[in-house]
Amino acid sequence: MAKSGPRGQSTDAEQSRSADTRAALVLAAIGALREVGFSRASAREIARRAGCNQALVFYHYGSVTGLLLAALDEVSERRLATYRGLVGRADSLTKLVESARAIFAEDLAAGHVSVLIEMITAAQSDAGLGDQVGARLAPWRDLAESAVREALAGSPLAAMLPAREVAHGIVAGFLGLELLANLDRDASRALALFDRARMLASLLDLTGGLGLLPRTE
Amino acid sequence: MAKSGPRGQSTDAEQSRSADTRAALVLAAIGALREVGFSRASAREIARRAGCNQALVFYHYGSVTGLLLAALDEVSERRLATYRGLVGRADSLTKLVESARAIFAEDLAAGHVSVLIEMITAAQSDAGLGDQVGARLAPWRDLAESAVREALAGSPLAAMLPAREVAHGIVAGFLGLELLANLDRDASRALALFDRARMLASLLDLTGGLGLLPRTE
DNA sequence: GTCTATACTTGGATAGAC
DNA sequence: GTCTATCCAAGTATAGAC
Repeated sequence: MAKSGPRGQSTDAEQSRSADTRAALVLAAIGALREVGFSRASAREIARRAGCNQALVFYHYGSVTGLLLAALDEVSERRLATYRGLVGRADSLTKLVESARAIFAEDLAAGHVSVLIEMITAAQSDAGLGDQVGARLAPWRDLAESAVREALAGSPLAAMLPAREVAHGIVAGFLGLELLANLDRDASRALALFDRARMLASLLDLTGGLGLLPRTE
Repeated sequence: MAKSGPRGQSTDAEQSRSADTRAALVLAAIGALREVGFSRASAREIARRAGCNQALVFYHYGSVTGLLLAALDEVSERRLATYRGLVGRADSLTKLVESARAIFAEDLAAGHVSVLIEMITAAQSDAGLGDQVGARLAPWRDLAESAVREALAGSPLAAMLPAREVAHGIVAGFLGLELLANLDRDASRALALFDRARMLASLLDLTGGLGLLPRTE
């Protein structure tokens, strides 16, 4: 962990209480980002949710932004741990799309990607934050890339669909679909799209790629 | 236009000056959304950019949010006018992807989609704003839909790719790619993806759809 | 219509008691 | 480590002079 408290010395009981406070603040920060957004995720708002004092945000994390980045770390780690297993088993395009659909639905319900999007958007107008958020996005991109690589292994499509490029598109697609689903308060359009993609994927899996069917005209 | 000023009576000169002020405020609001984001797009920040007094924001638009919505309207209208012509001429998947790439590049440079994303994100934590932003997003979705419809007209792919669903995916993809390109301060990944899509599109255009090529194993 | 001045609120951050 | 108290900066919004 990057942060272990501003001071070095403390008893076991104090350490434990400190750890509890820090955990509560991080959870509260995640909730605040999801429910009221970056612009209203103030130290006071977060402390109220955590049931502690506003000053502790600065004591433990130095600044509100510091705490919000810790919240993004937490979400990122939890999510990667859960999903690595899921996509590790996808050895075809069809299964990859099925995994993607499941992940999208769970993310939307849990609000994971909302947290990420809030931070990405906030970073647009703050170069320093941009680098930090970008670094925390890398593992998600890597996960998508290895999933694509695995799903395309041995398929003639691999030559036409470089994993890095496709992974970038997948991450972008997730972000955009989440943005729209939250705005509409309706995920059905996104889910329908996943279903459609699944159909096409199984077609590609069966035929082994794009065939060169002669025109029928 | 929805707003014509809080009062009814004024001389021509006053109307003209008022219109100038309103236009300056809208332009300044667009710039503020792009450069410092929703959370810092305050009445004072916008008025400073417009070279006028902070109180005029409230006089002309009632609230900061009212002005920001007017800014979104302006961007939406300008953008639609420009791009309707572009996609109207796309009668194949290849040309559709080419149009999409051109639009993406221009949007990114001009910051149009940044404005939209700022408002969408802000709307996540404000239900009232959500409806207003959603309504302003509809024309963009419609534009994408009619473009897809036109590009697929007469193609066997049309049956497999319903225009409404695909359009939703396209809008989501634009938003996500823009989000990532701004974060990375680098559009090359997105542009590479468009190039890849163009290649696949021309393949589909040539073969007339997904062929059922027998497996070679 | 536009300005100045101001009332009121909220937020970041720190000092110092406990 | 945690709290109370406080300072200061910035924001929304309105009243009233010009």
